[in-house]
Amino acid sequence: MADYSKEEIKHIEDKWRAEWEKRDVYKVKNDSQKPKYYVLDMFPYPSGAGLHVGHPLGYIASDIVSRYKRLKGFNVLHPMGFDAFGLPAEQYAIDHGIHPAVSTAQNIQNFKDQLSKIGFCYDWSREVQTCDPNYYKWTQWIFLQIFDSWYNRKTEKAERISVLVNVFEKEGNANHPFPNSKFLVPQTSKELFTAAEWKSFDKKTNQDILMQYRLAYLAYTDVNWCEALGTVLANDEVINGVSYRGGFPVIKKQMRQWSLRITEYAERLLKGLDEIDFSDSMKEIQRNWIGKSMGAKISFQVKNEKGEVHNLVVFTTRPDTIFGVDFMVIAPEHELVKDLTSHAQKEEIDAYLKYTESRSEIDRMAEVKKITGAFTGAYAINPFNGREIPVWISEYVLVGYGTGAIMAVPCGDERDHKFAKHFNLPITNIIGQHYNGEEANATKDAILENSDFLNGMVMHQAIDKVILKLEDKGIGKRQVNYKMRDAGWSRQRYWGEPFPVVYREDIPYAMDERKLPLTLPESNNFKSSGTGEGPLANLKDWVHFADGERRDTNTMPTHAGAAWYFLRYTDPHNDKAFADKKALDYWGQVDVYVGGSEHAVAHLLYARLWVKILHDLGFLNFDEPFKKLINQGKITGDSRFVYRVRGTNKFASAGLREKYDTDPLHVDVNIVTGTELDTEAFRKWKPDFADAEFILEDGKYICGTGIEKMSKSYFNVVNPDVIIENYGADTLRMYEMFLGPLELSKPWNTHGIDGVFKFLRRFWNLFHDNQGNVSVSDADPSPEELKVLHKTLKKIEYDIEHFSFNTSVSEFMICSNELTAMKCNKRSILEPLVIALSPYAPHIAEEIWEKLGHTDTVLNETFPQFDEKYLKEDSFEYPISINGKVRTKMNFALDMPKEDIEKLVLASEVVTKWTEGKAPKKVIVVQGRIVNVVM
RNA sequence: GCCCGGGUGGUGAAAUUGGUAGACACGCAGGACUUAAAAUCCUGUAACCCUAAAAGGUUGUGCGGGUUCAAGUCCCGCCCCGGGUACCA
Repeated sequence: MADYSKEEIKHIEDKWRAEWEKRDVYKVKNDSQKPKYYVLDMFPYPSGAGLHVGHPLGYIASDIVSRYKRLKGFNVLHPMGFDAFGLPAEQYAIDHGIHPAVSTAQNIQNFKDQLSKIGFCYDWSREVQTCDPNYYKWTQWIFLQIFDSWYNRKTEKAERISVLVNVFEKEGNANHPFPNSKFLVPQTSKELFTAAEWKSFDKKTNQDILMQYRLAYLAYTDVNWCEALGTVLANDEVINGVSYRGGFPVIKKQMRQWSLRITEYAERLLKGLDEIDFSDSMKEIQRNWIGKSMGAKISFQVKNEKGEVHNLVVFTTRPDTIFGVDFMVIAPEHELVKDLTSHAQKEEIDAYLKYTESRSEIDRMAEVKKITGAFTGAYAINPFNGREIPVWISEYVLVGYGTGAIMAVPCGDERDHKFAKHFNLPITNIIGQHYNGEEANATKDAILENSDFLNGMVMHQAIDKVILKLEDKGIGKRQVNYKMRDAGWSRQRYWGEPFPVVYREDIPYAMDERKLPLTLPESNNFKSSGTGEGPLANLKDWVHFADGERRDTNTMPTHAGAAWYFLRYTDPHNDKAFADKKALDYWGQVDVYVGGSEHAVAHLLYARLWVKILHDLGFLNFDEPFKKLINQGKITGDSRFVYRVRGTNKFASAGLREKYDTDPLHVDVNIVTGTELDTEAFRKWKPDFADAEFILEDGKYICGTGIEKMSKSYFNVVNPDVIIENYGADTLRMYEMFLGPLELSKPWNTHGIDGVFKFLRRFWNLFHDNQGNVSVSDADPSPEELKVLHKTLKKIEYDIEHFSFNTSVSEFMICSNELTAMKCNKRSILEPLVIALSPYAPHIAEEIWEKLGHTDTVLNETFPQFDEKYLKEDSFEYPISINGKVRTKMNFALDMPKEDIEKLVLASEVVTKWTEGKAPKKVIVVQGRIVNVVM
């Protein structure tokens, strides 16, 4: 007697997990005649908190796809690993004295235990851990390849530094000027150097120049320094001027840092988006982050009071507004500020500079609306009409973007307009009625006025005309700008990959590749030195390991290990290369990548960048890592609150709390049923509450509710182990899919889980008689049964191919309801359904499969192909509408000609009643099986 | 502010892309079995009107217009919610 009971489920699931492991069924080979399919999950950071029900959502979806594709005849790569370097482990070490390596290993084990209970088909033999020296050896190796590369703008790809050196020796840098146009050759202070000069420079100068081209480079840069964390943060780790973790203040600080020259790839990263299947919002986020804008660079002559003439270059997207320029604004940090400031204005400018220097990043962000600035005393000349334009400085112009200077057009730009109003500067109107004198209007559709040779032109047409004229006169040119900055790649942390470089006379050289990995030295001192150097600086012997040689004290960010892990899975044990070329060619791009949208900018951009570089250098034959990306939604927590009357140990029920002065407290969701608190369990929950008293409503204590992030500190975490304990992994898997569309964020609740569980039991019962014995019939199926089967198969296939898992769960339910009603126990109907169900509920499927007499696992079956012929019907019930409203239904043979249907419809009593005998204007019959009579 | 995405019963949600809106599930109500409860099964369940009941009717996919024989789906204008981003010239 085998009922689908709690005990039986546990037995089945344990049995099959052991069986899968014993038979090694998930091991994937790199050589196969089958077509490949690569399904990837974003590997998790193994946090100490373990898995909650939100984590498996994406993993379940990818597991279903993997199993389905396997049944469809693909060789499926579906690996898992751990993003194991990172700050939390280091913080934990500082707080608890446990080495990151130890806590990380424990956490990983805990994650694997939890994951294994859900029945995923991972090939664990391919597991990678980014903190494993055998893995980060290759992270360091790839970093060295990037260090040894530059971006050739002519060929639009990365090339080796040796190629660049050859070029310099032959022709200097005339054809390949510095990527950062602000950099000047140290000895000559010019932008260009000749071959002869290159050869005459000393070694340090040569290296300094090459550093300006390397794709991984060292430079003094403004970094986000967080005093509290003692480390530098990436732009995307800073939110509104405070750290992403902890919310500590962040200020700008100059440090010598490694960066990746991702800006060189801005255009390719942008274009690549067109070829890959990411959601619109994901692409949009990346596009915004890259922030391309097209316009022109325009050079203005500026005269200071001494009569010296300087060139002030601005970037604008609106060269058409050139005659509306009423003033210029340059950033306070702009190099010309000193030269332009007149004697009379010096005091004011100095005061303003002092003010801006004193302002932290947070102040600036907090007071974006505040208008400040100072006049330099110098005037620029409009190159087209010679008009004199005052030059101001203001912090609303940023040094880091464009040229750090703008031409201000108050009638067309909101910020310029406010600035002009605030300082009482005259405003030239070039857009006629479009400008109302009150606010700027950024339209491109106005007809230009007061604009010399542009008068009468529509603005968006004038843009090109001005650029051509600027280029003609040699005072400007077409220019593209990107918001994206190079990626800071140094972290002042211990628990990360050390940089595989050696400094001699302060010049970094790549380590000998044969000596990799440069292992992370043993240490128990994880505190940063506080000067900006990380914990590795404390290890003097390691840093100064030889005379005149020094190591880098920084480590790489976690993005480094994550930027290529999907490549390693193809050949994870290779010690000769990061992966064998044949394996890389075979597996190629990731076909489906499932993960959270919070990685939209950082991880996904860096992974795309590394793949593009490796592609350019000849290691990969594809230059986008992920063909398709699915962002699963977040599962949020559904928190419960109790209301403590202030100063007492009394708790008021939610409906009564208004009557008292109360403070809400989070209460463990596990001792609340719905919204009703288990008061006894509450008293036992924490010693503080042992003698709690309750003010009840209707004899119950009702809790308040709130949707929040799932977090230990909110006591709203639901552990999947608990669900598995009560319902089994198959129910958990199907329920998480049933909750709603994968991409949607939703609060966790178990309201509907019984429905899913009941379905599995009913499905189980289809194969069993009322004594619980397996009982299937070998009789031939009826047309109705065949129709149910093939309808379901068709729908399930469509749903999985479209990542619409919630609807397939419904489809299984409908199918099982219909078969139950038909009392169908035919083997020929039920067997294909077991195979189709196996991606969703693998344990129960295996068990039934075995009971049906099969010795091989269901994994080696083929997904049953539906056949349209069983879905065909002889006749169909057409809804008949009159003027668009359905009034009746009629049956027609499928092959009946339209004209006959029309005749029959018009003859019908219901129709004549509605038409009152009048002739209709027309009758519409379409294949959508719709008949509409139009009166 | 700007850029995306969305708004459908008491709830989670379907709707094969312009063709019977609300599938499926939860919840709720009623019933069967039971001494009783739990479990299980069956029936009903958008709102309103009419009806003893059946049948029937009207209104309904955030709001207001429009296109169409036909609109949750397409177009125009608003309102609200979620996400991204923000002196980026």
